[in-house]
Amino acid sequence: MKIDEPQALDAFGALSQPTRLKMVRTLVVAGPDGLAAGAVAEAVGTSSSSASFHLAHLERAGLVQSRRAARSIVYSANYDGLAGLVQFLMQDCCQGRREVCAPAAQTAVECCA
Amino acid sequence: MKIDEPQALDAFGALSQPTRLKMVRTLVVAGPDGLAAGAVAEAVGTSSSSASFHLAHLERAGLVQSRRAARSIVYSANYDGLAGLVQFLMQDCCQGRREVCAPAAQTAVECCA
DNA sequence: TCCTCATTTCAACATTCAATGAGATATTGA
DNA sequence: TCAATATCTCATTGAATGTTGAAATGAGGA
Repeated sequence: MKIDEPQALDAFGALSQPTRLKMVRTLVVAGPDGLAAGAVAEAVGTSSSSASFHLAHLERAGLVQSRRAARSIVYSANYDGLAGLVQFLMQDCCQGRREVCAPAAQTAVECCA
Repeated sequence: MKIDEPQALDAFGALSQPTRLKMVRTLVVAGPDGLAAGAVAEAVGTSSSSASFHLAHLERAGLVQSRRAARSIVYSANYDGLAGLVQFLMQDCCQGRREVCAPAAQTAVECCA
């Protein structure tokens, strides 16, 4: 997924907050099935109100997505959006230079091999 | 360069501001020789005072570095720090999943080939 | 030394952001 | 329909952030 600058700014802002970074981590680990909002709140140790606020921020930034399941609203990581952010960062930083992309590519190979 | 969570939070915060993102772009394009603080300010269209504030933020976050050259202070992109941030994002998001790393690796290959 | 240029620092102000708690909304099951 | 559950929305408060202009610092040249 290709993202534009305003969305990248929003995504970076979303990841710059400890609670939200922890939420992304939690949801990435949880996998495509995701977790209900209440479960995310409990996992990161915050109130349901605060969790709702942060999850909305993350969804607006395109880093997570939500669906209703019975009474719960289930959030899951938006792998596509995360990949888009990595791509934005690398394309932005790699304009004619290998210094950034090369180590990044190395990491990608190592962790996905 | 491997970065820890507090530094990643700071780096994401640094990139979530339009002026600072533009500064990073400018300095990445400028290459290792960098640009004087005043030149960066002019390039992104802000005052010297505001530029100083944002450049300090970027340096604290490990995304740029500075050195004195005669009367000027020359800033340049910290490619190592930028690579570290990409790695943090991928390792954080790739825990057992290929969905993020695979497209990122593809980007790395394409843009650095 | 004195002057000038480049940059940083400081203080004041406006804006934005995060946490909290109360109330509203939506869904399910009795 | 009513009650219970899960989540969201809203208003308030305090903290953090960004902007501005003036003053201070530091280096180089006459």
